[in-house]
Amino acid sequence: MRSEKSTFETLYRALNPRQREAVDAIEGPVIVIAGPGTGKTQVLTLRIANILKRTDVGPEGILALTFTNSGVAAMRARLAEIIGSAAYRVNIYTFHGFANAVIQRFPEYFPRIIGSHTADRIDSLRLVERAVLARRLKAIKPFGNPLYYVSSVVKAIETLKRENMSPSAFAALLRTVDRAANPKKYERNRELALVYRAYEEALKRERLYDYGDMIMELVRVLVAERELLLTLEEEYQYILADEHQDANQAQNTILELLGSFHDEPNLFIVGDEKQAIYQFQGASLHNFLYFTARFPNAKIIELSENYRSTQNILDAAHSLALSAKERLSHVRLKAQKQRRQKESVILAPVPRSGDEPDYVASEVEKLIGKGTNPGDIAMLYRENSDMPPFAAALAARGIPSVIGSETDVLKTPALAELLILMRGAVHMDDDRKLAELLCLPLTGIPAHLRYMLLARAAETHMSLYLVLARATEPPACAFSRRLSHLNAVSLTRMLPASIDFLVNESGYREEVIAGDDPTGTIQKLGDFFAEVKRYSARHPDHKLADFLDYLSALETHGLSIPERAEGRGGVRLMTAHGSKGLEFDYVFIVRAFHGHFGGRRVRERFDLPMRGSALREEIGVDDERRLFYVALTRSRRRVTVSYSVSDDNGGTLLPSQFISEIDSRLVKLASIPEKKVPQALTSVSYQIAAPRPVPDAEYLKALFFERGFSVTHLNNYLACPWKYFFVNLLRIPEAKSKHLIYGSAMHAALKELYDRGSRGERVSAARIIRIFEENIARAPLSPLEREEALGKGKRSLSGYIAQHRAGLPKDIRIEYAIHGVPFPLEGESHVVRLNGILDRITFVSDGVLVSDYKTGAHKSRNEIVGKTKRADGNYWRQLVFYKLLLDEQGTFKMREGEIAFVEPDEKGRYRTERFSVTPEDVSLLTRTMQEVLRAIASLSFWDQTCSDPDCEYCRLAKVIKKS
DNA sequence: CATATGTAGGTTTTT
DNA sequence: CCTACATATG
Ligand SMILES: Nc1ncnc2c1ncn2[C@@H]1O[C@H](COP(=O)(O)OP(=O)(O)OP(=O)(O)O)[C@@H](O)[C@H]1O
Ligand SMILES: [Mg+2]
Repeated sequence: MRSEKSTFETLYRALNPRQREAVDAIEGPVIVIAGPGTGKTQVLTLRIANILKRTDVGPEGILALTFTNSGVAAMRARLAEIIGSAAYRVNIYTFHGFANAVIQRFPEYFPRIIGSHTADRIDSLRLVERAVLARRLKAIKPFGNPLYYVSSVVKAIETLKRENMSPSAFAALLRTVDRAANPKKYERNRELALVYRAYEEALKRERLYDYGDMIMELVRVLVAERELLLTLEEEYQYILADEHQDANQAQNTILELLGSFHDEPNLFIVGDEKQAIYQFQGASLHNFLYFTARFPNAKIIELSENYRSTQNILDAAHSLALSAKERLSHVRLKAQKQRRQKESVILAPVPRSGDEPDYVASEVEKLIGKGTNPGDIAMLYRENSDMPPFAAALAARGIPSVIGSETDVLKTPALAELLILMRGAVHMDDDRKLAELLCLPLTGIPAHLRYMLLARAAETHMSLYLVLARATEPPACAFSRRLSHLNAVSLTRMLPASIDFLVNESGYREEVIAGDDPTGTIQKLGDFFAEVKRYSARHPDHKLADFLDYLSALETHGLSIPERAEGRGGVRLMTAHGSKGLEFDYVFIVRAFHGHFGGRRVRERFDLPMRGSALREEIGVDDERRLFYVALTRSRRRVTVSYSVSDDNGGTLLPSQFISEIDSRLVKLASIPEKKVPQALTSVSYQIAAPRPVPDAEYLKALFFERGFSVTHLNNYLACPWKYFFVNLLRIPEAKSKHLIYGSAMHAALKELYDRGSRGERVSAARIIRIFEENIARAPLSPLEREEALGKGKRSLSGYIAQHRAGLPKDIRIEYAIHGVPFPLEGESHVVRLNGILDRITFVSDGVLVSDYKTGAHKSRNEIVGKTKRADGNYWRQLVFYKLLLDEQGTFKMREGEIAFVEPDEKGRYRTERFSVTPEDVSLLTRTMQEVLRAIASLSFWDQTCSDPDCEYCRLAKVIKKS
């Protein structure tokens, strides 16, 4: 109860006349449209306090709505500063939260929803996924990646629901569209309509309702049920909405309905059109026009005194806003007198890519050194994936940070291990999952025994589980018994009990406690258990296996279990979107380069027929500019906009277009010191450079020389040393993919084709296709998968045969195998044995042509040889490797090599790219191989990882390195 | 100037 | 796997 009144009084007295007018205008509709930092949120919260003070309405009678959760939190925090604990009894909600609260309180009005749970994003994705997999679709179900469109479908359905368009309405609308105009687009929309219908049915069946339903149903019911509307209307005497520029039409309607019994409802709407940044999400730019038209007598208040920023920042933002195409009112805001310092907008082009995070962190360090509180500094970026290097750079300097972007607890090593443990315990009959489990130290299985068990399984073609069960080595027997127990528990007990057992009775807990960072890990485990609890509350009858499916779904759709943000007081890292409504002394807008922040390409996979698409491009730029505007205006004292001048590959980057739209007289260029290699980093890498001895190195080395080496091994090693280690050296079982099955069936058919051709027999397309079909028929595929594989394969094959049957070569060898070609290793007494199987060799004058079939989509010549950015050069390396084999073997001279694509290109042609491979190419490859093979023989890759931070093999490597 | 081919890149948010 | 843009080719 301390100084509530006086806080209010102090703040109230500080208000300027226009602000005071807004706070005092308690009755009737009021609209405040004003720029950033003019005190809109301040006025809104003070107005709530004023209502409580001047009327006998209690906190429960006030409803404050905003768009984001963080908006709710910020509003409540500010209110609590003014009125103390009563702030927690004021109804402050997001629109979704409010809809949900009404639905929970008055379920009888919501028969569609009664007894249902909310569907979160992952539920929607899984339902759509199931609908797609179960249906015969073409346009939105590519063979190579049938789930490719799933997330776009969910997005499109969200849009449709926002526009209040049911599946049948959408289907009807589609019938009015001319298919011929764009058949592809049309087909995608047609299949979208089918999936949309299936999705809605699935939602009902599973008793779920999604975000769209919350709003849609509330609107529908408020329109139909006057009784409920009356109840709510009586309950909420005062309605306030902050950041209203981001509301969409349905949310507008909710506000309007709640005030509909009065001509002049007590409706207080606050916002700034220049800060509208959620148009992509359906926000309408005309919210304020709409309300001013709806309530012609509304008091309209504009504010132009800014209490946040320096004049420089305000002028910079103002000049930026003037570049917008659309005509919003652009008032030049006035800063407070004491806030006129110069040099508050700084441009920092960092010369080298990769140096930007460290540069920004060093600037942050300087500020903190001068006494700035880290919590008053923010780094704003365009997308969540920009964050990690900046967080790392701060951490490297020991600067605390609070990360607004979600980080995934499952990615942390200890949780990744728990995942392996759970998967192995539940699916011990799955060789791959069991193999990963065997890599965990808690199994008590020493390294050499683990390698031997894997080798035994690969040689005998027995399941790994059987190999383990029959093993006579004591540690294997002991673990085998424990595993059976873990398995039985995980299959029978309920989810929380299973996980509890696995954590506490498997040795996992002891490992966490003995591990590197027990406190941190235990906190992340806590977040994980919270998710388990949430899940089992919703699916009380689910077992661990179901939960694992759920986790896999999260993984495939790139979603995460968020980590609770660590305490307060650190430098704040968040997306520009997330910064809306907040303020900081120092703001760093990072990665502000063209094509990233501004100049982004928009790609919409579904072009829905309804909204007009004429001005979309322009709108995109303006939307993005407003986002930049929001980011700029978060700053009280100084904003630094940084970008790097070159990208990772040395290409030049241009600054964001918005930088040049700022009046250049207001921008100061930072002088960036030439980067010196930081002392700390060098000493760290010295520490890394002292490798620990690799356990069972001799065994692994022997295994390597025995195994031999192929071009697949080489390509895998170059992609990731650990991939080679697990897949090719240890032969950890891999799930056979649809692609592998398809590819080998195709190869079998082509073998038949060329065999017949070489014998001069008549080629019957039907017969070749039958070979393919027989291979597919035998393979473990679901009925629908089989049908799809057959359809695609038949089409490809018949086209291929038609194009090639005239010129089938006579003098050939099919699947020409070369084994055991010796390759001496420098500095080693042993030789490595090289192997390879050549799809086809064709005898030409004085030598052979080597051909390799590829079932995937065709690649350009540059992509094959590895000259493009994304290319791995695998195909090219394959051809050179074959030349090396043939040269060493000495039987045939390789004239040329070719890559033959078995899928037609978009024009229906089957492309073959032919190359001549020179002796220089071979000697280049030989040098690479010397390096690679020596690295393998000496296991010097042991402390390396590949460039993919999510690499499954590197993750597994971390696990085995612990034991 | 029209068409073909090659290449890079692929959000932001709401319970 | 799709699409927009840049570059090459007729
Ligand atoms: N009359 C005033 N005197 C002193 N400080 C004020 C006054 N009005 C607002 N402020 C302060 O100015 C800052 C910006 O206010 P506020 O966040 O309410 O602005 P806003 O209009 O909501 O901005 P945004 O559009 O970014 O959400 C806050 O720190 C607030 O406390
Ligand atoms: Mg605000």
